[in-house]
Amino acid sequence: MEHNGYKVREKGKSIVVEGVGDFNPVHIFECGQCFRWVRQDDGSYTGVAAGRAVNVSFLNEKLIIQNSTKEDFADFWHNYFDLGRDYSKIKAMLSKDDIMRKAIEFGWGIRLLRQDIWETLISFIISANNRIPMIMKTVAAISKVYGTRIEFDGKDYYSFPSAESLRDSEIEQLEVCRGGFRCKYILQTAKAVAGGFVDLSKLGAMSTPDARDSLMKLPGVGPKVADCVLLFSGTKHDVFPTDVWIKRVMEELYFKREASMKEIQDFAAGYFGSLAGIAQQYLFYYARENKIGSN
DNA sequence: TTGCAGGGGTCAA
DNA sequence: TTGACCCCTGCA
Repeated sequence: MEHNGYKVREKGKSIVVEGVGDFNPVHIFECGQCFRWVRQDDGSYTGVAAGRAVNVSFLNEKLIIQNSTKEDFADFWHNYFDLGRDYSKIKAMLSKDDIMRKAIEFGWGIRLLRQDIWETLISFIISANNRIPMIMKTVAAISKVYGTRIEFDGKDYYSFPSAESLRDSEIEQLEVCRGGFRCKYILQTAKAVAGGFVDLSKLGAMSTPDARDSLMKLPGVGPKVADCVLLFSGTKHDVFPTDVWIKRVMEELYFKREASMKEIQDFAAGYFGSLAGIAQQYLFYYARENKIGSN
């Protein structure tokens, strides 16, 4: 495993990691890639990933993960936070113009999480024509109804349920989670994944266009959702999820005119290449936080 | 207080 | 290519 020169030590039930760079919990958890991390009063974030409930903070150049161990860190969190990747190098490569330099300066601590692809798939089906607080509520509700309870710090958290757990649900029960018209897509997708119609674990070995097409066979998954699933699960980094925010920022800052989805995607592929997805996150966070393009 | 537009897209016609 | 769509929030 690549180590990147950081040092991990245990301190009670927490681990403290020194030497991690390019890491800012606010940037990471609020750049739109995840829906399971909740900001606490002290600025830290508590969340659930792969059945683990932890609290994450970054203070005095130290990454602190409460409710973890060195083994757990090596086995899971290192990969989850993409710590084997040198973001300083990536940022230098992406700093091709003033727009990207500004966006990177603004969201300097973004890292692309490597989230469970099944959870990412359902989360982004829910994201269609929806708002972030609502998406978070629905994902939390699904976890509470169908997932497994995890106790942490005197509170109850819930793992995200497997496809098998969701497959046998009645649509009425799923609708309790307030997913609206997306509930039928969730149920059908759970049946398709649990039944092996689409093997999510095989997407990484496929070409990006093939992986995209495979995901788009699933109900509720169009081009934007497919790209988000590939990017935020760490499966493919050369996609450029193009939602309304990205469309606005690209039109306003790069094209200086209206542009079609295809034009934007083609431009991103040519200009950012294999790092297009990471560029997208810096641009998205910059655009949304600064309301660029919203009149 | 009530009413209405619109949101990190997708689907169907 | 265009409108409907669950649900909720913000704002007349």
